[in-house]
Amino acid sequence: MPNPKPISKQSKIVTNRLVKALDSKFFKALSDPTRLEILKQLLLLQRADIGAIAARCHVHRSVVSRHLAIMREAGIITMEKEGRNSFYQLNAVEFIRRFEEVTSNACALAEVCCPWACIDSE
Amino acid sequence: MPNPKPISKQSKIVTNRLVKALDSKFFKALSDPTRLEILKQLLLLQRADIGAIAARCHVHRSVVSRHLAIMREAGIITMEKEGRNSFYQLNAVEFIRRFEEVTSNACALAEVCCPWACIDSE
DNA sequence: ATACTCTGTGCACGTAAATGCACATATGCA
DNA sequence: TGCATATGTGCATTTACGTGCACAGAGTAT
Repeated sequence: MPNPKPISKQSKIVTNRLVKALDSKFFKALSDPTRLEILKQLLLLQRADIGAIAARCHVHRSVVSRHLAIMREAGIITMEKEGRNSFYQLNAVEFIRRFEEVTSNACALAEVCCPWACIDSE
Repeated sequence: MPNPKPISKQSKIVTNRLVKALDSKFFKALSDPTRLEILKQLLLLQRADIGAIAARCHVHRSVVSRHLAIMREAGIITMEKEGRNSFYQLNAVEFIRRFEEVTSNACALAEVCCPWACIDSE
């Protein structure tokens, strides 16, 4: 008896919305440990160029450059050129929007099966 | 001048919390298109075994089994054995908790630089 | 007991990704 | 102009990952 209760229309709608919010490319950009370490250093520095980040990681500058490009294409970070330097920083608006979208849709889906799963952000 | 403003204590605390919430293993489990498709079918079915999911995807049963194991180890789904069948379903509590953790910490971090980035979940 | 079903796992294969080096380009400084 | 620095990109290598097949183990039904 895999589905004891019939799936409601509202549940299907919310499910499809949640499914739509799950973007493999976005999560892939966050799936590599080295890339995540680079992002973490960037968060701690708030705003930094490749050299400053590479100095805190154990990988080549070119690797940092590539990882930053991947996260930039995924909409996670932004880049601004200043002279010969490229300064990167978190794209907070887009980053939060993506997570907020998944969270809210997952909460809406959970309301029909387990309302206690969704806690309000304080 | 990469950091024009000094970083506040509170900002550092929130940043470290956000950094801690970023788990590559969790995101890696959501990074593969096929794996996401399997998760989609599971969400639509609410609760299903491998055969039911494989019937809706274009991959081998063994592939579905592996992908479900990966998402299970990442805490995204749960499994219950009933006889010779293994029924899977979304671990809504853990799934929402992970996203909520990232969202709330990212919002707290954004409050110092771009308060408009964080919208309240409706 | 026998046959059937469901599941998970070695195994091999092919593809995608990460890494480091070298180099070209662009910018800034003397 | 000449030199140094920062960045990004081909290139080759290595590693990781996804996929399908075959098979073994567990469970069910006849």
